[in-house]
Amino acid sequence: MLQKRQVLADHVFEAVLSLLLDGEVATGSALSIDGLAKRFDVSSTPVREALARLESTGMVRREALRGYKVTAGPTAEDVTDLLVTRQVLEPAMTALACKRADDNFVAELRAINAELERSRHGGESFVGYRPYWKADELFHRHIAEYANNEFLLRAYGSVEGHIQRFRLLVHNDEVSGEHTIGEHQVIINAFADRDETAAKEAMTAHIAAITARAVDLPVFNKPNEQDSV
Amino acid sequence: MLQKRQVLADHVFEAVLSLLLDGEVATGSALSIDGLAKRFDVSSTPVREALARLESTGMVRREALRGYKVTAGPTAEDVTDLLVTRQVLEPAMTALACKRADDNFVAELRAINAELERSRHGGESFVGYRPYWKADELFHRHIAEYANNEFLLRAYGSVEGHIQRFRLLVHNDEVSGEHTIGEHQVIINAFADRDETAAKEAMTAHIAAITARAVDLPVFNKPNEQDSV
DNA sequence: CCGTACCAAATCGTGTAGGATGCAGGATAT
DNA sequence: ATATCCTGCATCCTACACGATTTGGTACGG
Repeated sequence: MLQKRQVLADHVFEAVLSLLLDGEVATGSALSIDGLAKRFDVSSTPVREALARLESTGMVRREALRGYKVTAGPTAEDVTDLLVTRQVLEPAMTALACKRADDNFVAELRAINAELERSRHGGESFVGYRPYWKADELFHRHIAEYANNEFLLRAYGSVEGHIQRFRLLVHNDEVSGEHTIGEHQVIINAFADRDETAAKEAMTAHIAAITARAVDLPVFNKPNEQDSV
Repeated sequence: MLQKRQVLADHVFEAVLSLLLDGEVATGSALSIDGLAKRFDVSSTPVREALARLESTGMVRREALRGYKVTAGPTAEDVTDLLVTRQVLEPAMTALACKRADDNFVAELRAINAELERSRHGGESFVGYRPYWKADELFHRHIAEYANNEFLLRAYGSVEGHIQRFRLLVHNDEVSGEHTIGEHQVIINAFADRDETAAKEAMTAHIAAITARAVDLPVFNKPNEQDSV
């Protein structure tokens, strides 16, 4: 029984989100309302509300009278489209964030990147990779929030879950981690210099580098058989 | 009752959304679950599901154990932030759409702009303005969809409701309508020429013009007293 | 006489339980 | 082999119970 003093629907939302983000449920599989209700020992109403919220994130899809299903794994085209979207949003937000950057903000970014470095060697295991994801996600989200634009943040948030799912595809990769940390460093340095143009270009370069590394992903090399009629 | 009806929650969602987009409920006012349930003659469950979905659009806000409220009317800062966001998203999507543009697409845009011209003289009344909004919204959405990027479209969709609410502030304005139609025409011509750069710049100019016209809005001139503790 | 703190009842959000409806898959008959 | 019916099951909705919040009134203190 989940008994923290908050609303049950919030906990179910978080719990299901963790299931999805940690890849503990197969893509495309059905999410039964009653099943989740029993799993978390609540009734169906909170589950229903949580799933309705999750639908807006695109992580699950709903068919009327047929229930919810986990969104199918991304195709090569999806990965490309997602990175194009990041290329549209994040450099713009980086430039805005740089306008407001102060020493404290730069210090926070350095701390996050240090955490990234520390957790990079977490390792071989799947769960050990989790702190690395979280740190990477936090780095980008911190900049997004600092841009101080409610609507840009909303737009970013609408694809943030998919970015996280993309990270699952990459798994642990020592080389990729090394590049990521270095690229982040360039961005941080631009923030430290209050150089808006440099910061924007550094973020653009970072995402371009992610894109370049993405072509090694399995979805780009294997013909994907997960498309069903 | 039409057989088209799928699930009650969908209808409640549409109904409440219309209430919000048509400005039939005051900004900041409370949305009672039971009240809406009685109003649409359903029970509370479909209403709750509809409101949970609406929350993700930002049109309503939820406080745990305190219910839902219509999001407060935009401040001057909100309007500025929203237009900055459009400036980030829409030119990029316009460029992508231009890559795929064919004669049929251009014809459809011309038809939408013709509808805009036709409904511009609808008039003085409030409801007569509705076809004008819908045509303007459709013009931008049509381009957004044609960009053929699921995630960019999702990001655009996450702020689309707010754009629509912004249109409510403008009310009917003959001069503004004339400018809008002309600016759309420039965009369409660029599409017809398959000139990606020109299309992108035309969209940028269009949103910049909207921004310039926005400074005449009441929220920029009156101290807004709608912020309550 | 006015302001403040406290208390009580109404109100509304939240969660549970149960029943009705519609979909999916398999068996049977043609 | 195709079509039809039937059974199991999950979704969807309603009705009710609980608990938290808010509000209006009252009493106390200044």
